[in-house]
Order: sequence, then structure tokens, then C-alpha cells
Amino acid sequence: MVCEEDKIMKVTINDIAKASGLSTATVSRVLSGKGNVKKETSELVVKYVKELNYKYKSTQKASDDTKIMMIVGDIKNPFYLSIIQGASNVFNKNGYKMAIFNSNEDASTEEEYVSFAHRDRFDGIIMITVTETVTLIKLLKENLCPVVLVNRFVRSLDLDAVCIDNFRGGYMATHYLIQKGHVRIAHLCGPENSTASQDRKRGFEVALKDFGLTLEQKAIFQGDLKNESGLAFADYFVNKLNGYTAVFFANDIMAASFVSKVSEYGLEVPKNVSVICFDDTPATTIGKVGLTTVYQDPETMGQVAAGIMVENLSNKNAVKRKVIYPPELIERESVADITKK
Amino acid sequence: MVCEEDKIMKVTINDIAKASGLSTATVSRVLSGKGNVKKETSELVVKYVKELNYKYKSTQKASDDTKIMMIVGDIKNPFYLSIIQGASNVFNKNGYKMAIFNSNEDASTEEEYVSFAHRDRFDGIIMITVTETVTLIKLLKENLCPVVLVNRFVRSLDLDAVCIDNFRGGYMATHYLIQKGHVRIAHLCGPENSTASQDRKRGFEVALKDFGLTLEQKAIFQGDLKNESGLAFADYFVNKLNGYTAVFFANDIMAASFVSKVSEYGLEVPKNVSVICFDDTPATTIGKVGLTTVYQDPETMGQVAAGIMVENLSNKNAVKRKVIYPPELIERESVADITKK
DNA sequence: TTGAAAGCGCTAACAT
DNA sequence: ATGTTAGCGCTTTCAA
Repeated sequence: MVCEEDKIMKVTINDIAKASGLSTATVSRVLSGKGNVKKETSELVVKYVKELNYKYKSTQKASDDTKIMMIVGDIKNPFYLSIIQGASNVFNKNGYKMAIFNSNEDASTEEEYVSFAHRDRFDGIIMITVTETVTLIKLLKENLCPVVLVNRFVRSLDLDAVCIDNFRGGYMATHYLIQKGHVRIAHLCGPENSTASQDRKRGFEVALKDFGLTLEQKAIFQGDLKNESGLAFADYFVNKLNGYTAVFFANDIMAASFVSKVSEYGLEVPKNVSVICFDDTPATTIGKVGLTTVYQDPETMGQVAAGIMVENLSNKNAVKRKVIYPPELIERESVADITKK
Repeated sequence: MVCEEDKIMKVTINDIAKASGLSTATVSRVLSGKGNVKKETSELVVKYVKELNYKYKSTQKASDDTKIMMIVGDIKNPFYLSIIQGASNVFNKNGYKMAIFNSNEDASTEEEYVSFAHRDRFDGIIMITVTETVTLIKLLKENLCPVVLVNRFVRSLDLDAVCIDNFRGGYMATHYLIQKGHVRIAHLCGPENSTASQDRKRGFEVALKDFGLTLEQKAIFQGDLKNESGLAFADYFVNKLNGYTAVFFANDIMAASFVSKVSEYGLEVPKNVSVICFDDTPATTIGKVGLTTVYQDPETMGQVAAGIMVENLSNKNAVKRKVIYPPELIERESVADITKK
């Protein structure tokens, strides 16, 4: 049975030295793995480290490794994973370590990570998610290490950012549906605190207006970019959106689950309802119907973001950049042409 | 233009103090965010920190946050992601930070992470991948923080581990095919250095033997648990495995891409070839044919692993445990019953 | 709000 | 292979 002492005050290398009857130098050698120590001595030290529950932590020389924090909102989203993959490749080449932190789209977790990044001496932060709370903005402002945003903007801060033109993408998708003869078009949008989702929605709205189509408020349904939203919207679509022939989805995951769910109601895509979406993850091709989608290359975005980070770290005076990619449309089978009835 | 001095020797808090004309105490206050500092003073310090490219690193007081390293071989594999999700939930509840590191199934990267975990003072390591190199075993042996394995065993070390019974799972899958009348059965296996994959393969082999079926060596094809293997095996199956009516896949990702690829050759599942696999990620249900699969609940495995870690950290003298789950079979449409011809 | 100085925990140089 | 000791970089206390 271990006594309670180890909880009252922090255990130091000194305590280990006293307990084991060795010097602090020897203990240090064992812990750092540098210098020659006899096997038995080493084992003795380890024994007391465990017994006294010593943490090799406070006021020590930290590693000189360059490490980057990658903050993502949903680790299961393949689009984000491709960004991560792209960034990871660049960092590997440069000998940097990348640690991924999943916020689960929770604003306070996100804040906690950013402040932890400082405490734990990270050299840089890449954020694929940014929830613009007052606290987060403040943290980012005071932050000492470089921050690069991917797929997000923060208008109030001058940070590096790599994005696609989401407004234009939303516009393109909607325009495409209109070209194919669709008039009553619904939209399943993403979270309100995501600039990407908001821009896509604006693109949708402006396109409708430009082509003289009316927009009913009930035609816009609030989603969260995950499977469940697609399922919920399928119910909503069947019950409330009679006469609508097409839907623009803020991402492909929601579109894919909509397609499979709506088939349970006997509706087929694209015969009964046309579908267009955003992103081009495997979700668009693995289902029964290939989904027409607005494409942005996430792996390249990740690479570019990491490249900017590498440059920031080697040259502190680098200018802040915004890299904006144009989106592309990939045609598959999920949109019906109803002009030639 | 900044002079070159900052490259010759490490910049310390002292240099910042000198450059800014302030004391080290004030600089420290700014960097740590503790204590009161006038806004202008703080800005002055930040200015010199950036100008001299100072790194808030060496011999400093590190954060007291408890942080866990999660090492995974393939960040895009949904099965691993579910393990991560499960672990993440437990760590969040306990106020621990979890950092995910992707090894890309590369042995030396894996070793580098484990050694980095020590240098960077991680409190624990969870490994979803273990490539049993001599170096890694040595590192794990010398390691001071707790290590918990998930979905993996290392026979030569006494480490905590959470697994399913892969041998039994492989046996179950093969037995099921035999029950349905299949006699010529192929296997697309996983990497040789993965105990999980090897156990599944052994299960396959033993089941065949138990039921008096002969095993041709050409019926076992080496895969890597990713999409590409499934595609490559589809070619192989069509060209070289004439007369085979069923395949057991080491995971569902390879099975799913096999099914879609083989349809290009005009073969249908399960009409022309039956498919059974391992894991139950969305890959088994999102395709045209629901895949019959051997199931293990990855989220629970992650939770249990994290639970063991939490206990290890609060009680250094905890006994090492191996938790082994029995696998379950989920029947879908990918296996044809050919007994009643 | 700031500085001087003492102190902390660890490391490294040197001696044995 | 180990101990002694000086020293490093940062934090904290105390005084102003």
C-alpha cells in the first residue's frame, strides 16, 4: 500500500533520488535515456517513479520537435480526413509532427484546444473548424504561434486561410438545377456558425433570385452535415415539400443518406427527385446512384495549408495569405433533365 | 531585415528581455498569461518574440494537462475511427486531452511517435496499430507511461490489450460459408505483421481443415485492408480462381470494393460469387448489396481501452488486463445458399 | 505594473 | 557507473 504523500505535494526528481538513495543526476539520466546507467539502477528508479506516481513534467526541458495541432470538428467526415491526409504528407516530409484533435463541433472544446496548444508549446495550429465565439477570437488574437484556417474564414482576424469559393459553388449547383428545368428547389444547409455553409446557402438564394424564382422559407432546412440530418430531411421532404423536384445539399454525406432513406418512401433519384450536393467523398459514388456534386479537392487544400504553415515557421515575417480555389461541377446521375418533358 | 543572430544560438527569455528593455519577469508574465501586464508592454514583448523567432520551449514549465497519444495506422479506416470516437468520449469525460497520430502503417513512423511520446511527456499511449519491430518492442519495454493496445496483441510484452477473438471470427465466417454449401473458398487476407489479420487467416485455414476441405495456396491473396487490395483481388479472382464460389475478406473495405469492381466483369454478388467479411462499418450497407459480416463493436472497444488507461493513470499498480470480446455474425444478402440447388 | 533577486526542477560537466 | 556541483531557463516573491 502506497502512502498518501504523493497527493499532497508534487513529486520531483529529488524525491525519487531520496527514496532510491541515488543522486538526482542518475535519476535524470534514467528518465531522459541519456548517459550510462546500470540496468538494476535503472529498474530501481523506474520502481520508485511508479510507486510515488512521479510525473516527468514540470520545469523540464521539453522536446525540440516541431509539432502542429490540427483541430477538426468531425473526425469521421471523409472530406476533413482528406484535408488532414494532405497536410500530414507535407508535414512528414518536413519532419514535423502533426497531432489531430477532434472538437466534436463543440465550441468550448475548440477553445480549450487552442489554449492548450499554447500551454503545451505547440508550434502551429491548423483549424478545419472555427466556431466564432468571443473567447475563441480573443484566444486567436493573443496567440503566439501561427494559425492557418482551412475551409473557413474569420473576417475579424487577419489569418492565413485556404478555402474554396463556397458562394460560387452554391450558385453553380443551383444554376445547374435551374438549367435542367427545375423550378421548385429545396436546400438542406449546414450549421449557422460555419461560414462555408452560410456562403453555400447565399449562393443558393442569389441564384434563385437571379433567375426570377421565388424562395419559400420552408424550402430551407437546417442540417448539421451529418447522416442524421439527411434522414430527418427525407421525412420533411416527403411530408412538407410537395411539388419540389430538386434539392441542393450542403454536403454529400447528407445527400447520400437522403437518397437511401427516401427510397423507403418509394421515391427514386433522379426520377422523382433530383439531388445535387457539395464535396466529392466516396459517399457520392458508393451508393446506388452516383451523385452530381460540386467538387473541391480537399487533399490539395490540406497540402497548401501545411505549406503555408511550414513557411510561416521558417519565416516569421511572411505575409498573411488567403488562397481561394474555384469549385468544379462533377456530373453524375442524380439530376434529371426535365426541360424536354 | 532581421539579422542572422537568431540562428546561431537559441533565443531565450533573456534575449527578449534585453531587446525590449524589460525584465525577464515581465516577459515571463506575458508568455505565461499569468499576472498583470500593461497592454502596450505585452505588445512590445510579442513584437520581439516574433522578430527574434523565439520559441517558448526549452526548460520551461510544461502544462499539467493529462494528454494521451492515440496512434493509428490508417486514419481513413472507419473501423479505427469508431475506436477513436469511443476512446475520445471517455477521455473527454475525464478531462484528458487525446491527440491522434497517423502512422500511415509505417513502422518507423510508429517508432518515432512512441519515442516522441516520451520526449513530449505524454501521460499514456493507446495503439490501434502495432508493427512488431525490434526497435518498437524495445521502446515499449523501456517506456514509462502506460500503454494500452486495441485490436492488437504483442505476445512478448505484458501490456493491457482490448481485442476481439479474431481466430474465432475467421473460423465463424468460414464455417458459415461451408454451411451454405460452399466448397471452394478463397481468402483475401490482411498484412503479415498484423496479429489480427493473421488470426483471422488461421481461423479460415483451420475451419477448412476441420471440414475436410483442401486449401490451395493460390486461394489466399495478400491484401492491405484498403480499397486497392479489393480491386486488385477482383482481377485476380476473375482470372485465376475459376470455380471458386465464395470469398472471405479480412475486412469490409476490401470486400466492398471487390463487389463493385467484380460487377464490371459481369459477376454478381451473391449470384455468381458469395462474399463474407469482417468489421461492420458503413461500407457493408452503403453499397448495392448488403454484406454479411463478422462484427465487433469498435466504439465499445475504444471506450474500454480508454477506461483501462484512466484507471492506470490513477492507480499505477493496476494489474495488466487482456479483454477479449467474442465476435458476432451479421447476416445480410451477400452469401448465396447453394445447398438446395 | 514592473524589476531585482531568490528559487525551482532539471541537465551537464567534471571527478572518481 | 555514479555523485557533486554549477548552471540554465523560467517562475515567483517581494518591494517599490
